[in-house]
Amino acid sequence: MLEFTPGGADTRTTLFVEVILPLAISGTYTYRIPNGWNHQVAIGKRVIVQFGKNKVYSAIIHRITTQAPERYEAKYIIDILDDMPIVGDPQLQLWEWISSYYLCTLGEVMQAALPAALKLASETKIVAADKASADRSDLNDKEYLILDALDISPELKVSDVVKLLGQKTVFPLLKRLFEKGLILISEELSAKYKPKMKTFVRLHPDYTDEVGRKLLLESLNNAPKQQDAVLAYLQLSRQQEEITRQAVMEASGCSPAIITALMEKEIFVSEVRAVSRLAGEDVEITGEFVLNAAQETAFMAIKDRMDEKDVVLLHGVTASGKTQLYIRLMEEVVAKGGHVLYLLPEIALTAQITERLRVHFGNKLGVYHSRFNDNERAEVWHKVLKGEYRVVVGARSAVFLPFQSLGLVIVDEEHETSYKQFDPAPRYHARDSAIYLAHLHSAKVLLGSATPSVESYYNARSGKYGLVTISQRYGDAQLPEIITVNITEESRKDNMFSYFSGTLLREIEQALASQQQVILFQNRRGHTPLLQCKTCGYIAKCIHCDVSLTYHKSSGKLHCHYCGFSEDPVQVCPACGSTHIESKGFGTERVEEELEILLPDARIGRLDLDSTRGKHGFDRVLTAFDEHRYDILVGTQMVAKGLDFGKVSVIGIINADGLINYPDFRAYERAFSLLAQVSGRAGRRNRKGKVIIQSYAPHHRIIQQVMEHDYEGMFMTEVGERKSYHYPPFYRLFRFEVKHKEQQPAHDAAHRLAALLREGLAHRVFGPEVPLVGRVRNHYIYGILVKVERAGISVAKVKELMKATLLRFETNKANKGVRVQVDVDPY
DNA sequence: AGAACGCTGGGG
DNA sequence: CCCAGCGTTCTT
Repeated sequence: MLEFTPGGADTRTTLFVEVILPLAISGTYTYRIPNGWNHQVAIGKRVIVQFGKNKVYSAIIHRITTQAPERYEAKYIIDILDDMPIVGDPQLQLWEWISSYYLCTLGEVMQAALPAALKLASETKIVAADKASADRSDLNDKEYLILDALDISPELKVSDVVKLLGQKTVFPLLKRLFEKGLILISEELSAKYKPKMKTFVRLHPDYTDEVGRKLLLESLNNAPKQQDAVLAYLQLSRQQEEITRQAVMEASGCSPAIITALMEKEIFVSEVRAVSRLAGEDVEITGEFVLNAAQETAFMAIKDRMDEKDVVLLHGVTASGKTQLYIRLMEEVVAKGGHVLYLLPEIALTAQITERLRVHFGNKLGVYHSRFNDNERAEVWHKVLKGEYRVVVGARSAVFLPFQSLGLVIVDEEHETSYKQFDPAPRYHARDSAIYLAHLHSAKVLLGSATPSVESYYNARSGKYGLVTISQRYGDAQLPEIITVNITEESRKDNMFSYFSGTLLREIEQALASQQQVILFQNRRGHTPLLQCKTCGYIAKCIHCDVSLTYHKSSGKLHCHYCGFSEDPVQVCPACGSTHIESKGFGTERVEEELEILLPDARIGRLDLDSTRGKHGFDRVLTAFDEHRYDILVGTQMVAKGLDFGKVSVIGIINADGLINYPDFRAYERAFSLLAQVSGRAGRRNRKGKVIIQSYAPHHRIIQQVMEHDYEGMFMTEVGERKSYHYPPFYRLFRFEVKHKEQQPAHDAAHRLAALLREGLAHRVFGPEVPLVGRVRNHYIYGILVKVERAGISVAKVKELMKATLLRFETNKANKGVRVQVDVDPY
């Protein structure tokens, strides 16, 4: 279908291909197809091309033409990697849309889209030349060092030489060695994707019947180990069809030599085969359930709205059973032969949810997220390509999977800000990209959330999207009772115990006494976020960034949450020598520590970025809590992500003020959403839960709205504010970031850029301003915000203008060394 | 992205 | 004068 047939497949026509390289360069590059390969050329296949002097990359064919480039001689492609295209038309169209909408290159989109194992790049290898012909006279120290290293290891990478010599520039040196005939320099392209191979054993056909088996075992009477192995095999063969060599060894406890001996005697026959890394997909499909009345009504309403609108927003309170609705919808689409993409925020993609979907879709369900390794992701990619998966559940990057006929896209927790990629480019929003993707497939989109984003809800209310609401929790569960505690007052009454009010502590104790569980929420990780000298006011700061260092008890060190820098904590103030170091603020580690003192018998677990490292870290902590091996779970916003726990009756928000008071137009919306989502973890099934919100300002509008479960009220006030202060959904936002390693040049360049932008956009340009953190990784940052009204102005024109402005900015010599980044819809 | 080229400044 | 480092340019 994608095969190129130029005017009737003339094999003598010379073809050229425009390819996308996996690099941050604009435009495509044209290569020539060698004679005789014409019939293999197709859009979406990978080709190997040389780019620059030595480097070799795998690129994607984007266009095919018979027109030779005029200004240069095109190089030949080196190879065609694929028999079938690995990306289809819809994917390439999505790439182009992202590239133009988010102002980045196609190569950057390709980088984000393809799993690493499908992107090949060559690596320069240095090997020793044939020793006989080598002239080893008059070498300097460095050259000796390299040759010595080559005597020990047969090949070196350029980075090895850099490390060896302790200098950055090594190429001239290597070139000289090459010219002297002492080394060879080669470009090695290795296929990254390697199928996982396993050795299976089978009994030789002679021994498969009763008689043969008996004779065989008797014949092995004086080889007891071999007899054991055969017995183990027979045992295993009763439960499973295919038996690996490994399994026989493990079951019998014998060594590889025994298996080898049996193979030499032709008792065992072995076979090496590629197996899937995606184990545990073959699950019996058992998931039968009935929707309750509220769900049934919502289900019909969604289908109704989808008749008129391409996008429907499902606004369902926490624990209203949205997942079951999704499953029903997916089943319908799958039954009609369509494919489904089910997007979730990374953190919500737990074993819990995948298991739940697995019982409905068995091996027709694919899973795709960042905790999968490169090879596993490549396998998922291929299975989607072949159409083996009907449903794929995945995080942000799953929008790039090579779907051929999507019928439905579900974006769960659509308000989640982690759907937006911040760094590196492409800075795309997965929800918005998914809507475009669905449009390409003429598929429907369902956005789901208990606290929709203001812009999605606005779109639903204004009729652009369909809207369906469920206001009843599943199984008659009631919404939790929310109580606020005024920290100022409690302190005055001497009713605060460390960070916990008497009220909260009492509720925790009661919950534990009745075998219930508790979740405590503190949106800050680490132990102490700020260490300050009491005498002179010195603050421990990162040496690379303008942020205070956080003390982490688990590592015993101070850490920078921006660049990863860490150092030993200061005992003595480096500025004045005082030993009075004060800790200000507290994170999850500190909450956990204080709680251990107050409630020594409670079993406390912690759920934050630090306690969930590793492939299964997150699921490990969750499972432990689910199995009631912890009574209390202390965590950051991770605890809010759609987890179902039956025994949680009390939720404590240790300090709500930190969420509300920060300078961002979405701070209130996000605070509402987080507090509502966290509160929603309380009191599922039959018990009414309690939420205690501690705050210095409990009368704050947002806290009141959370208490009253008043999403609508929050939305109305927010929309009013957004309209009067020119924010989305009424205005589009663009954020420019200007970076330089020195402050003054960064400042000056930012002002020049703002001036250039004002030439075309006038009053729509704000700044430059120093952001909250003005220096990260030794680079000074200035931000420029552009607000463009949605009505009566063409986005495409605005973007053209911005592109042209950036080009003008970059060609000005005064701006050398300055890096500019654009973020479209920076929220 | 990465390699080549040209300029600069340090060490001898 | 040589060489490392840095910024700039170009790659099809």
